Amino acid sequence: MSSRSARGERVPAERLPVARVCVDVPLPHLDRPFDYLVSAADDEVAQPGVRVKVRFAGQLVAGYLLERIESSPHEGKLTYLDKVVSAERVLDPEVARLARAIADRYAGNLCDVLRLAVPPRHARVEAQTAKDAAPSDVDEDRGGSSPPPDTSSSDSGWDSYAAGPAFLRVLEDGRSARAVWGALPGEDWAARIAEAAAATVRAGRGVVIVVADARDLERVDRALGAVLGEGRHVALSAASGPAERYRRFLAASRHQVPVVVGTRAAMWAPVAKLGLVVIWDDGDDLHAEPRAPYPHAREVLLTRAALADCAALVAGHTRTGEAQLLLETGWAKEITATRDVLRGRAPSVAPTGDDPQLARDPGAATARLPSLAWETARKALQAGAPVLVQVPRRGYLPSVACAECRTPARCPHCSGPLALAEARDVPACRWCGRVSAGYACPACGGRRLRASVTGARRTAEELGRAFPGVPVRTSGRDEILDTVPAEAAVVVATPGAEPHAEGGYGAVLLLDTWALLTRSDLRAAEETMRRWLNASALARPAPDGGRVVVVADGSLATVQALIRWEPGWFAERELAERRELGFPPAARMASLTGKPEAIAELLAAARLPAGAEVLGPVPAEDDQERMLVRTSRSQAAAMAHALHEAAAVRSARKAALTVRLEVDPATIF
DNA sequence: ATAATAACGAGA
DNA sequence: CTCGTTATTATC
Repeated sequence: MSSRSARGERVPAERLPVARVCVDVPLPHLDRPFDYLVSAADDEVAQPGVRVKVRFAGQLVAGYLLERIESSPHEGKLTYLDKVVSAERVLDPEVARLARAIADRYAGNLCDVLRLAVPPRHARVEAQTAKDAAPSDVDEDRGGSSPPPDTSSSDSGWDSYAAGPAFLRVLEDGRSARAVWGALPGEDWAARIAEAAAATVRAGRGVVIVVADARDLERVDRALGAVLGEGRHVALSAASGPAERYRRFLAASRHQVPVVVGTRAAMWAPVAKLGLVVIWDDGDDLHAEPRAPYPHAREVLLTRAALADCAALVAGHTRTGEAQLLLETGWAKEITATRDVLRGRAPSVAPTGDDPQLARDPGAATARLPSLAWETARKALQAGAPVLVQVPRRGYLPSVACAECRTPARCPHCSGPLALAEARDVPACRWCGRVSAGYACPACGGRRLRASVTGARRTAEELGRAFPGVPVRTSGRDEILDTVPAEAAVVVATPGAEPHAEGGYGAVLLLDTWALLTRSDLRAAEETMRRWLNASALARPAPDGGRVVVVADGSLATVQALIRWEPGWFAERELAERRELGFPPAARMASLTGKPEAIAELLAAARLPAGAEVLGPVPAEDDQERMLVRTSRSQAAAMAHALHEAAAVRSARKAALTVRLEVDPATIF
């Protein structure tokens, strides 16, 4: 395996003696392959995709062998690969192409993307499992997987959706369709995804499924086991630890399993003959990678589908602006239930004002529970059904609103949103940072502000008093309940931590919604919609008594969309509005964060496409600032290229001050 | 990080 | 003009 023969004795391999290597050096101006000689001794193992060590600028660095070529265009003399770390081809060619495309899209470096795409090596795992895999089996299995037990797709749950059966048929035929799927409330979505995966596998193609968190992962994992049988898939997540994680990655990489499901990092999983990529709940912010170049799982999977020419399924109870754009551009087709199917499955939803007067209603035993909410919960409990109460997370800093009239509090200087910093009682502007000590509401003159969210535990205590004798349970960040039995109980949960109830909840109460709705974020409305729909989807259908009460003004579009269960209508509106304002995904944005002079330097070097707008600056943490660059979607690639190139100029000059470059930044203001 | 190379400056 | 030292720059 090692090339270390006597020094100076090395001779180049006879065929394809040059290796193109991506070195693990995260500098933008070095973001290109470098050529090395392959010694005759390394000829066998030095295959595309293996990890290598090379001497680069005097030091030994890690890298990946991208390809073997006949001769190098490089003028100078080539040095030999220092060594081939292992013969394991961990970088699949399809993934390598994807990684390059994603680096380009996000103005990042290939080596940064590869750090996300290939898990750290675990030598012992590699050695142990190499024995288990009979080499002939592995090669037989490359792509051509033996068909799993034929579970006919004709009577599947996809029949409830107009275009559902057709989509499965396309997968079964090994063709590529792209769809945005709005799952029905109460849908066993994990089972539907497993069915789609099985159909793809029957066509002899592979599947990659990405979910947001460990709980969703477990559901899909179980569903896949039920549909595909033993050993046909692996679940990838950080939770399983480095050794186990690498073992499973190798199972996929060696094409021993046709289906991979996992959280974010699984979007890079190599599988043979990729036929389908799936993302569930693409609006969940866990799908955004927090490490450079900050790619989003949805974008990675869609790019992957385009490059590999495979099917794609963007799924969730809600529909994001990005998914709506896929439909409007005709890139994907809609899979939605008809209105009459929906009527039989959706809970009935009623709004109730969040007026402080209402809260003093004598029927409500707690000040935070309007009487309709209390009434609805009481009825469900009496019928022996569990009740879900969704409250926003504590520490989730909403913008501040007037305590009397609920008008969002805005900065008197710049109209930015006011917020209360942790453990502070004086509101400060999130845009300009000015403190507003003597704030008075412009609408009603009120001087009191409302901001802090009552935590799940406090809410649970209050509700315990409101419904004496009923068990109250909480599910939140530190302790997440998976399921609750079908019996009278109050379950207080924060968004994303709602347990499933056997048979569904009799009632779902959405409380403290003003905290979600008054957020200053561009995605506040969309995120609110997502959280409401995800919680409401756990309720029983209206014909079985399922009720949802949302404590918010019924005239709001978000509330209307929930009442009518029309995530599509909402997404359409949302996208139209963003188009109007020139916000993503209608336009493409990039943010530059750093010291003002560093940002100025980068922008001066950037040859931005015509029509690019530069917005800002906005103050950011520790005397840094933030600028935004905006272009049309058609100019997005040119903008990313220009910014990467400008970053390369600065890194080549060894510029001391760094600028954080983010394409599609998670937050805009 | 380091090595090759360009630039520079002092003394023959 | 050469030699030795120091910035510069490219990194196969």
